[in-house]
Amino acid sequence: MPRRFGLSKKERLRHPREFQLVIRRGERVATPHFVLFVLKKEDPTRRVGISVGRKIGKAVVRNRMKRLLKEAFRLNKEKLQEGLDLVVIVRRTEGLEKMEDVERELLEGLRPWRVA
RNA sequence: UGAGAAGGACAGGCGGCCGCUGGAGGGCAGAUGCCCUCUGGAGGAAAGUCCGGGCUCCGCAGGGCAGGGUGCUGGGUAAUACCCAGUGGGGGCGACCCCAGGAAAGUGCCACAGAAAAGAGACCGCCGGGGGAAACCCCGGUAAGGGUGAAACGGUGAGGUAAGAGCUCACCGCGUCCCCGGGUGACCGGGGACGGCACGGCAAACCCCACCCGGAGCAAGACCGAAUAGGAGAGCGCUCCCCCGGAAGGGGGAUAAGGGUGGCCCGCCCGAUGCUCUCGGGUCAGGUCGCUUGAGGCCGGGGGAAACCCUGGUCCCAGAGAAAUGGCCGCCACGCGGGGGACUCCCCGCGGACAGAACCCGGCUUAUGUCCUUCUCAGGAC
RNA sequence: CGGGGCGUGGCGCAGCCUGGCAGCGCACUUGCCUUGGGAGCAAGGGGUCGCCGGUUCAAAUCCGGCCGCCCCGA
Repeated sequence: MPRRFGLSKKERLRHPREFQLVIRRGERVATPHFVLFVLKKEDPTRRVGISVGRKIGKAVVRNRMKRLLKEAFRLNKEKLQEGLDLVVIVRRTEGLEKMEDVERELLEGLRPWRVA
């Protein structure tokens, strides 16, 4: 029985090559605050990588954004199809203080890959 | 009560569920893994990277020049530009705060204004003499007065004089030197001699003096594995000696070209089918270690005026790597707003700053919420 | 981690080393010229010199400390 809500290193993109691959080959979807890249692949895991550039804010702001996005992915990954890599690039953070805001916007952007 | 001055403390708490990550133990698989339990998991600034060290490497870092830094005195320290205590000067009614080598080594600068901006001089003026009818002009003396400026070559009084002037004198101020006393010292107190005053400001201008500084930085550095290439061009140099050996050859030494030693010079070191430069190609932002026990925290005892030091006991207290410390909820405190009820209670809503470790420490600086202590001044009441 | 540069009218820049007046081009306003516009000519307005302290009689300039932007090297 695999964990349903965990998010270990296995489910995260950890190398620049993986980020580059998803961004170059994946499908691109833009939302008000994010740019999402999704790449289908063979093995059934769902992995995520989050990128918050230096222009977004100070370290506290960037870390906060990453944590909220990680949490949103962790709680909702079961709703997605199997076998895909996701990269989230944060464009700006204005008006995104609450967890529920992040969750809603992420799910909205990932609508095409949700399980029926 | 208001306005201030100095210093200190904390960084909401408890619980539940879902997660992340380091360590220990156990289980499954036994090949990298997976699961369970216990336990640890951001800061006072983790920040800026402005100083100082530790640590690591660099062909041990020696001398001189250059360069950079610091700058009252004494102490503390691994070290400092930091800290403590003191000295002198300045600011403030005060609590307190701020500043700090040398301008009688040299060079330079001091706009405008002003006669003159640093060792020279005189615009107006004052005085004397001469000329002229007069206005005034010429020569000489003078630096008290006027005016300018941020700054004008001591101040007051008296004598003196044609008018004046430290020109002379008294007092005050100033400088240099000497003596006595106190202090480790910066310096302080007292006395004397000399100088009529020659010593304007700026060294965050060049500079002088004293002291300090080798260079890089955990992407340091060590190990393991994988991959690519054993390339092209240019420059310089291809010498001598010794040992082993029958020889092929091997070993050692001295040099050359050239290179290294932060820059330059010396010195030192490396250096023979060699060295250097350029081009081209390749390489994983691979893994493990470094990596957290340290000038360490806490509780005592002792020394010291303090910073701090000595000493006994006790504790182990973050170690990631697209980078862990998060999300949701409840309750209790706290603040603010509103309402009810009324004299200290209930309900609802909102809010909790600055900010996230990246090799580790000691400081500095900057950002920031709340609370506390001591002190000063002003007003009022008793 | 280490190093360098920039910040001055609306825009692009000089002035900073060697302290004293903030200047140049474009743009803007007004007038002339033109039938009108452009061009040209002549006048004119506009700057907390990124911010806060300090040195100095005097700071865009010198010295500290902050802030923002940009660029290198490992």
